[in-house]
Amino acid sequence: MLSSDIEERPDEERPGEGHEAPQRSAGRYKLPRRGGADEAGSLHAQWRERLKDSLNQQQLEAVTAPAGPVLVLAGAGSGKTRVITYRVAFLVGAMGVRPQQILLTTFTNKAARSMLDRVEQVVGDSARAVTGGTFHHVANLLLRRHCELLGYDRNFTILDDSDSRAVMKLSRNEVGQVSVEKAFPSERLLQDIASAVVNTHTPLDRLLTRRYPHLMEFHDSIQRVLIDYQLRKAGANQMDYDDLLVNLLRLLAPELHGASAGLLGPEADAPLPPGVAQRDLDAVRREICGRYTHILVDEYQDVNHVQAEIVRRLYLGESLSAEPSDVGSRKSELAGPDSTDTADGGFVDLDVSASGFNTPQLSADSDLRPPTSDDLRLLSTDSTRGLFVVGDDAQSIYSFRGADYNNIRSFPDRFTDGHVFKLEINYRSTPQVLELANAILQDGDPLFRKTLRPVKPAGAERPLLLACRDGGEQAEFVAEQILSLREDAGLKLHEMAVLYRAHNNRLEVELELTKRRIPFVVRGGLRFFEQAHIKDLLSYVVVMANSRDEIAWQRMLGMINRVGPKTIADVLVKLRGPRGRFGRTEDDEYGGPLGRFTMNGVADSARGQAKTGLMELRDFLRGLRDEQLAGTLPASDLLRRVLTERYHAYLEVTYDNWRQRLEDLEQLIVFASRFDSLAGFLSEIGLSGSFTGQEIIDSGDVDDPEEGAVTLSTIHQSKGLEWRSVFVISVQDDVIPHRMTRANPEEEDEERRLLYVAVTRAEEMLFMSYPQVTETRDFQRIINRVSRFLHDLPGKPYDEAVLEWG
DNA sequence: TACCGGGACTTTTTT
DNA sequence: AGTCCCGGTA
Repeated sequence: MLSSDIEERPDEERPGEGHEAPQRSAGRYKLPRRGGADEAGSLHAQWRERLKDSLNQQQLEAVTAPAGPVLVLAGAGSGKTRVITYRVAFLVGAMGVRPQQILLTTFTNKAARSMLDRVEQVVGDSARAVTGGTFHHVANLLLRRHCELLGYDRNFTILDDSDSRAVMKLSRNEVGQVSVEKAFPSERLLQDIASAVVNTHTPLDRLLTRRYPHLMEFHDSIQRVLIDYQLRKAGANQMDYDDLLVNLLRLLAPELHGASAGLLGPEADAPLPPGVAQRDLDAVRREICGRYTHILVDEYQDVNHVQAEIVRRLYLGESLSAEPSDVGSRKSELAGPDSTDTADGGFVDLDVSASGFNTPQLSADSDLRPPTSDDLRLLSTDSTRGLFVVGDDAQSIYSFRGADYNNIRSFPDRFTDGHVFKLEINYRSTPQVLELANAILQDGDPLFRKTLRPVKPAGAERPLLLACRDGGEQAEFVAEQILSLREDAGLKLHEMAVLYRAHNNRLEVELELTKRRIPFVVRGGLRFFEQAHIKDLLSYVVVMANSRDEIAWQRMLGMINRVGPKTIADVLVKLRGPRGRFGRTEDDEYGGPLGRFTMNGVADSARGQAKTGLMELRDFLRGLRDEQLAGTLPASDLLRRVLTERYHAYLEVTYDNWRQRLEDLEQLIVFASRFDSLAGFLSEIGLSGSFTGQEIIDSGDVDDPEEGAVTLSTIHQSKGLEWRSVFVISVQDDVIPHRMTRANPEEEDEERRLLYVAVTRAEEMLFMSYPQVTETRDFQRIINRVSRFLHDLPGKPYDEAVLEWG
């Protein structure tokens, strides 16, 4: 069996090692280049031989590339997943890398899971020790261990989009009294700004000038709001999605002290907690980098600045020196346009020895184990490190959240000792589909042009563009066509998908499918965990887990009759520790906000009905807390108690569709029962990419037996997926490219790539359609034109038709 | 004074 | 489905 081979394989036989030691010099890591030919007889060669059956030549070269930096430019449908999967298998099987040394980041958790399942089939059970998931997942994992060094409690809560908007609202109100009357940016916009500052590593003034010039007059107030937002989250022991990334980077980059990476000025960046020294951070950094010696990144074109820097630090981490601690503040001040590119940024050699390697104790419930003696040996004797990134700049579609395709473009310059491989053979689609896809790119920015070469035989038809009368007719067409594909062409429902630019494009199709009883699953839209009743129930549990979470308190208190914003504010003030903000739990003699609330003097200070309600809540929480302190109550039991003893009654009187919602809550409890720690459950929820309760329960492994269901998805969500037959609906101007991008050519070109992504999802059949007329809310009729991306494509690589019923 | 219910408006894409 | 604003009510 192969996996036992690996375990027993002595290190000195690892190919390419021992003959010629890798060389380090300032900032460069050189590795002797190895081909496959002179390796006859080695494990490496055996694996090459073995992989030949499963991979084409290009793929094989990429998979069996030497360690060090590797970039695989993989066109749509060219076997990217395959390559990354086999690379993991190859690292473990042929290069003797221990699975726990491998870190695999993918765009969704589902992708990571399915890749690792496949690796497991090739390599054996040991593959389970690979750490895999989204950047946010990995960050969460590492921060649960180490966040105390950054001033957080381990039970920090993760703010989802709506939570962080709620926090932003508080900050906005706090600061905004003066400016609110004017057209001061909404919470929503402020969120976007805060996120862009961090993810593109751009100082506020520069960001405003470039992207929101009309907001320049509010610069100072915005800055104050953002600083308040930053401090408020930290005070409440919360991290939003960006904080997860930035704080992970702080663990890896000793010179970045603040949670805003210095971008909002020293005010926003709390100093390290007392007692934490630079060398503690250094130790953690070395531990993390020592553990993960091989980093694999999927969809690299969609990483943002912070993620790219995380990747770089992980890969080079231990060869970066610990810079003197005062450098941080100096760097922060300098942080400007030019500091975004730190690729060559002055790191010097560090003596990589295991001596002085400080290993904090890790608990066993985590994926993270303390480095074993083997890990340490590897660190000292085996300096082979790997960075394997895979992506396609033609499919970069996430710049709105800070992704920057320049990261993939500049990879060869950043890592000059690396290798680049290109995969251009498309296995997915028919030549007709590819002809259209190529043409769409050909018409846009030359930098993104790609030519995919088909291997599939020609399909029966070219892609079809259908002009429908209106949205209703478009929906009818989709439904009818789905039925006829099922009956005449024998397609299963799960082999078809309907893709659209924005969620509201979906409604009519959804209606029509429902009417005809065609089963479908929706990806995207309202997230399961963001629905009111789910958040209501969770708020109790969040308060139990992190009683400093202001947002959860707000929500929980708000459910009490006759308690509104005013009463909530009063209570929250009383819950605060002596220092104004929600103090750290352990230095608070009252046991934090929860402790205060369960004592006399808080709940009973209100009057009237509010008082009664607050007292009831107090008694309930008292009981819950005592029980939780007595023995650890699993998350599911906790939820069950809240539901039966408290929330059920509220649910029934609040929502008319409470039956349905109750079912959701039951599902939630089932889901919760899979977790043994409350914190684990809550962070999974915060980070989950799953969208319906059912999907969460199934967690993707139950594929509907035969028929399945049609998939409805945004184009963004469809990335990386494929179907035999694909419908792209509402392909009119102002939808794709979206109206919002009209002013900005770069954004518009991203829309083009979005259409490219949509088209390349199709294996055999592609139907595009648009309504010729749409109605606005105020009954104005809009005449639509087909998307300019399709309008005058040279050679018209699709058939055009007007719908006729027959 | 604080809270509540009804009506208008919102949404580009996501971890 | 959620949020904001407004006028009515405890």
